[in-house]
Amino acid sequence: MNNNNKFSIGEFSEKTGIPIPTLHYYDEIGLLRPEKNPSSGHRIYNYQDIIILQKILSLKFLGYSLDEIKNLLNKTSFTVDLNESLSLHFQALEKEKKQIEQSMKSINRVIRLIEEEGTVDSNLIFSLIHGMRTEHIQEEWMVRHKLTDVMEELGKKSEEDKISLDKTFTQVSKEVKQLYGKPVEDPKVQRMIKNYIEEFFSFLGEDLMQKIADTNIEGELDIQELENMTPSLLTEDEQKWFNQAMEYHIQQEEME
Amino acid sequence: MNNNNKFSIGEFSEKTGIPIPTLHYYDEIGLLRPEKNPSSGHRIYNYQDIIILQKILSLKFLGYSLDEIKNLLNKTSFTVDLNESLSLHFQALEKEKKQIEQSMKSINRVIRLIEEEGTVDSNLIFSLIHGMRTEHIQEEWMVRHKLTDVMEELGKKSEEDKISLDKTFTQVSKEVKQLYGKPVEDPKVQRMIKNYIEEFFSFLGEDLMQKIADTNIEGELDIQELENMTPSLLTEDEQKWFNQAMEYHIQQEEME
DNA sequence: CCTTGAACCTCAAGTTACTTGAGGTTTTAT
DNA sequence: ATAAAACCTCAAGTAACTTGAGGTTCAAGG
Repeated sequence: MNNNNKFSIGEFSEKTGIPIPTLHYYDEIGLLRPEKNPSSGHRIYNYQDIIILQKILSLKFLGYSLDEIKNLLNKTSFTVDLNESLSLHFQALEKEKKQIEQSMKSINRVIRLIEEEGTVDSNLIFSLIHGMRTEHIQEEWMVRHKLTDVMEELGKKSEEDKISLDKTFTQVSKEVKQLYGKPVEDPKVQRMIKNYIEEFFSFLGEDLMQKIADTNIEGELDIQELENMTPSLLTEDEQKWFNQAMEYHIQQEEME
Repeated sequence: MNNNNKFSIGEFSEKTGIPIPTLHYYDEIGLLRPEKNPSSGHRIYNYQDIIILQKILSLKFLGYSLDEIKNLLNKTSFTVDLNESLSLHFQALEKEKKQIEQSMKSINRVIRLIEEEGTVDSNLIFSLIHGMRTEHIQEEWMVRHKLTDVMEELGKKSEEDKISLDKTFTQVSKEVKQLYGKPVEDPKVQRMIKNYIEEFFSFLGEDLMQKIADTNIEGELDIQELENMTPSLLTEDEQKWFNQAMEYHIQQEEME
């Protein structure tokens, strides 16, 4: 088919980069109907068809469905009607973009953690991702409890700082699992707790810690709710033991 | 079902925000199988199921398919194996993000154009989008013809400048369609041409224009190819007429 | 205890934008 | 003339749900 204005489906596919089955499909749904050789049934594409295909690809690029494209293709001019649909698409894309950025950050943190730790408890990973995924919910919660300044400060922390906090959490959860069962006053346990508190302090800074501590949380119930939906690093028992060790540590400090 | 550790599918759906049919579906494909009341067949979800669902959502957030998730769910720890797959996902997301950013820019330009012009010839829109969609191809073309510095300069132009160039193109194509048929030496026609050249000059700057003009393009064929794939603003005849008017204008200038 | 409406069940089919495959015909090159 | 390559149609598969029909179970009011 070497007339230079007519192409077989293979040549057309080659030229445009669109696979043959897809062209078949577009023909079938009436989106791009080339001429056909009446005896053999073979499709014959021409330059005009290239233009139409380019239009189709352009509209797909903007995010339209093939069905919408079928309707738009016949229009010779785009007016203010279109404007609205474009704006909608724009907003949808914006949202999608944010989603993707979040995901990329999350993945990055997980990658870094695995790289530096070798093996990581899957629950930690899940609670990490969960945290990022539901960042907006947490923010809302903070706003509700008038902790907007805390939120702002947290927002300023670099990704690096967050990663190093992730590492602390991994370490701690590993140690807890090792030390679990020992009496809470065991010096090893107390060292671990001390270490944990210090790291956390140095991340948040003293005044932020104070602010959080000062916040009297009325609706304890919804924290519980929230917690129930978060994959936890520790089993229920480990968590209890950890809390006891923490209590003990604070008491000791106060006695000094 | 008001035992506070067991939920009906409705309650569970409410709590997690996942629609009931989706939960049915997850049950069917074995992703999240809650207990069932053996006599009625009603599903009974508990807190553990919330955690599992959160894990599923987390992995979806990272971009895994439900099938992959099914396999990942049982793993208790994530090791370096996972690292590779995460990196892959990261790259995929990066690409997707770029795509979206491109689309957003395109839509923005189209919106602006429609806003300011009211009605726009659909071919203009298509050639605009086409241009953005195939930016990388054009870049490649420029690199091949050693026009990297031109490319760089173009990259520096602000979106605003590009939009105003879009407007020039619209205006010109409208005027061409109005004036088409008049002799090329008609003063109106020549004014239009002059105007067009000036606008184009002021966008590119004189030295860039010169560089482009100096480039001796060996492979004229592939320009032709490229052009055949671009929706054109003008019909073939209009384009010819425009080129003639342009020739005439340049001749006149040279005579002075 | 009965009824009634809401909530639940299963199973089948539809959705989007393709992709894959089987089985057969036409074209093209030698 | 023949064999390989390219093409055809029609059917079915894919992911991740959504929609719908037709029937059962639960919870509350009378």
